[in-house]
Amino acid sequence: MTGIRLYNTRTRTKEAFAPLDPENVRMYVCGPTVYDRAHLGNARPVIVFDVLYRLLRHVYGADHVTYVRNFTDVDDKINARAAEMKAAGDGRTLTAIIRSLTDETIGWYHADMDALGALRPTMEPRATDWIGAMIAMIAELVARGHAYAKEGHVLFRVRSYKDYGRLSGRSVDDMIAGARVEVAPFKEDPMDFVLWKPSDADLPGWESPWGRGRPGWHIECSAMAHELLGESFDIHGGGIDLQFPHHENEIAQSACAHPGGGFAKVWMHNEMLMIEGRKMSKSLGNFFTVRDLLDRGIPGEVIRFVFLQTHYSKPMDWTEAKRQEAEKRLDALLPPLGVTIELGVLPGTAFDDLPQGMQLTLSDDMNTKGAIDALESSGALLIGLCSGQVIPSTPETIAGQAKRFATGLSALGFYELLRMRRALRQDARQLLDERHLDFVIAYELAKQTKDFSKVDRRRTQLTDAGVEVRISKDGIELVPGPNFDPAKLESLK
RNA sequence: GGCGGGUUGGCGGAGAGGUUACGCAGCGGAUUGCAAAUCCGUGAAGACCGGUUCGAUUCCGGUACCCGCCUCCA
Repeated sequence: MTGIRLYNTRTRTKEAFAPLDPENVRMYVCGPTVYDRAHLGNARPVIVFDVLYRLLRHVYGADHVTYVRNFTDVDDKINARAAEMKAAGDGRTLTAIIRSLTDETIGWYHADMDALGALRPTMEPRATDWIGAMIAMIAELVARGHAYAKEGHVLFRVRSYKDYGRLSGRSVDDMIAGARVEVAPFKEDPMDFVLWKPSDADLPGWESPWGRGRPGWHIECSAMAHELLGESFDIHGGGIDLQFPHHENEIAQSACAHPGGGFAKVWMHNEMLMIEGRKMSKSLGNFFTVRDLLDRGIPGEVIRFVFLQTHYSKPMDWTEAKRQEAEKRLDALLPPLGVTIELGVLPGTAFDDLPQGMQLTLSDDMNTKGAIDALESSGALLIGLCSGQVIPSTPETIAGQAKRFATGLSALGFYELLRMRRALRQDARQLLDERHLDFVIAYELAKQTKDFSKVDRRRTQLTDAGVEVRISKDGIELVPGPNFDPAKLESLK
């Protein structure tokens, strides 16, 4: 079996991945703060680590991988949003507003990420369900001298952890030199960060040894990872922007609270997303959510395909040209998918069920771009075998090749999405059947009268509705294209 | 200012110290009432300067430019 190699931000090298316990491979990924719809950038870690999750399941078995991704449902942005709603006349208590706001946002998040074909993680803890664990961890840090309480706050004493800054490659002194933050008077040292902060009556709060308050952001992930995955686990993932300070602080908290544990062995960071060459931001007017794209008729598989075309460690640019290319290349995967369906072949679960090229590329630090290329080759080979144009060099049966291809689709998260895409196309074909006869008659007539104006007009209408009109000596075909619009078709009469 | 990442053909984007990446687009041909689609074929690259080497797009150094983080943004 080919071993997986992953780039570890902590060591800055590509390493052979060896799980602490192959019976239970454990991964933690920082999830969203649930105050609004997920924007397109939020989708990147979801898709990247979904592919890793699928790969690990193939290698170690679906029941031997634990994937935890949290929901941060206590946060000042959420509080601010809730306060806005209350000010706007919402009669409920602040706590009730916050709860329904975060419930609703989590529902949106699930719907949007499902549409991108991401598997749900094994566990999705909500921060507010683990406040007790956070308080216990903070108390442990205070007891060990790594944290101190002052004016209702509890702060982490950064100078007490000698390895602080190792993950992000910064020294504490450099950071202070470049710091632009004004220092709160209750801090012993400018670098110290908040573990717990006081809440007044208007804010959500929990009773603690330091008074009523709420947790700081960083402690959430440390506490939940510890509770659900233990003192040591295999992989910790997230966006590169979280490397500092969030992940640095997580490491400091966890290492100091549990000196015996190693916390995460491998740190993985996905690079950022850009839109048409520029950073996505509200001020540039190029900010949009996953739902915006889906509503514009760009299906999840297209978004996924575009994302996987770029290695996770590189900045990724979302462009219209890539979207169109993705539509086209996904359509080319439908015929081989059709073969697997007609043969009744389903994706396999073993790593060896994957096409050879995908085994190599995916194992090599998740080269999803190379894996897509290998998937396309696999599909082309399947079609070649079916048509008899390719003579298998090995005694591989068509069914065997079909299984490889189906497994490949599944490993990249395309299998279910493309089945739906195919079904939509078939529905569309049925819609087109009646048009088809009309068109054939008009065409035959035109050939005799040499008056093609009517046919041309009809063809233009069909094309506008997203239908490809294919005329060849074998006959006439009406095929729904990527921009197929059934409503527009209906309106033609 | 500090730290980190990047720069490959029109676009996207890999691997490998010396042999065709690949995909999309383009171009040529077949086909066609004209197109589209399809099939066949095809040109095109490695930011800049220097070093190592018989030989570098691939290794090393420098320069330029781009991007991110240093502000509880994935």
